[in-house]
Amino acid sequence: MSRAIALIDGNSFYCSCERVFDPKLAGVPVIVLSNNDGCAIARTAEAKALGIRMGEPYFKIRQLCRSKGVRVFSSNYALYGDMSARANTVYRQFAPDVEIYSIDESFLDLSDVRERDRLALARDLRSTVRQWTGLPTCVGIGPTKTLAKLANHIAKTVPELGGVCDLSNEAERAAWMVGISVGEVWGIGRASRARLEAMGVDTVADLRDLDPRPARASLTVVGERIIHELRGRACLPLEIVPARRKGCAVTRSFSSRIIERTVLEQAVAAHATRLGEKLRRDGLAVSAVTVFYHTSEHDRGDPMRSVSTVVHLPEATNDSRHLIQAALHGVAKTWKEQGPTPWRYSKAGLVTTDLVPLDEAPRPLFDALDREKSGALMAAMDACNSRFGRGAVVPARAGLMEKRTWSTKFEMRSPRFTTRLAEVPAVSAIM
DNA sequence: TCTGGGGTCCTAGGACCC
DNA sequence: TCTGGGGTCCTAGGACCC
Repeated sequence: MSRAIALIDGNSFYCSCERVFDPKLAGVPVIVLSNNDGCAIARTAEAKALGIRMGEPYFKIRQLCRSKGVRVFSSNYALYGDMSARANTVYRQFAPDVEIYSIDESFLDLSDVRERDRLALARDLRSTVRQWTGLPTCVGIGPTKTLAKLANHIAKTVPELGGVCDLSNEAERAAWMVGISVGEVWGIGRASRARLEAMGVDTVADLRDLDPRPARASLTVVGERIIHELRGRACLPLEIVPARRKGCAVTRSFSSRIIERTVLEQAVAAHATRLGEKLRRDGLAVSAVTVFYHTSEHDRGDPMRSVSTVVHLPEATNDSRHLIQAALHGVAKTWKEQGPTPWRYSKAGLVTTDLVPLDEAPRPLFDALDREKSGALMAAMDACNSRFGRGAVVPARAGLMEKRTWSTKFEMRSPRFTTRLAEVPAVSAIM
């Protein structure tokens, strides 16, 4: 049986999640904004038709949104994450081997399904997901991940296909490739596209016909793999068990510029607390943390400053208290007293790259941390926050949630319909 | 005329993705 | 006034080693 991979993804995923809980949003333009209500990061077809581009700053389109009746939402990751998990449980009923690629995309292994049955299965999958979760999706099928991605692109852009496209057949594949721009290929971004077009490579078919080995010179080994994948030779395996993550970052823009050291300290302490939560969830630990903070590139004319410093910990840890200490130390050794024209900082964050499983991390011979105590305390804190909501219990240095004046804005956020009991939608019926 | 040859590890920067 | 966050992978170049 030939290899077959399906890529299923949610259409305008974040917007669709909002629509599930408000039928009035059907047929009207909807957008969802990035953190801090900064940019448009999800748009329905109606919003795209109004010319709203991906990543467009909200302040530039606010008037347009108002005059055209665009419904605008802040990001609601609790909702989107939960809806994503629900969709994946449906996918698994159709194909047990699923790679969750992103919050709105999954690869499914359909190799055991006969070629002539694949389209029917894809249609069934789509309508089941729609019925059980309310989410609209598209499905692309191909012998490699890159071709499944391409098929998904076709399913999304050619309405007559009804949201599904199977590129298992080589001749059909070739016919489509002639008409699609090379920039649509997964892994070909702006820079590679420009380089390819300069070489006279304009369509997907042109790219497929390049000699893979020499193409390495301009596209690196990544490009070489893409060409093989377009020819139907798989280079990218399906990753059903997620690989261990290599880095972890918590970075946020402030809701407004900050000048005071104490505020910056509270922010990095809060980021450190969040970092600890993420690390503990995965059983990982770090022995060094990069602390950074900087002014904004958009504040032209203001004094600029960008700080980044590495703080080493005595031993690998995921205890929030140790991470907070490290973060504060990072500020202490880089802070410069403010003068008459102060630096107005716009963003701060913590980045780590040397993740190790806590139970594999080496211990110091002397003065080792008491991991039992630390683990019990952190587990108790995590349990409280999981039961009563994030921020129910926080280290004092991180500040109470409602007192964090610097923290990210979400002024148009919908309720957490599916993950907070107090926010479950109420339904009334008239008999 | 004429540089030694490999290795590894680390970092910075670029590119790409969602 | 107002411009996101979090990942991965690859390459080049320097430091260092034998």
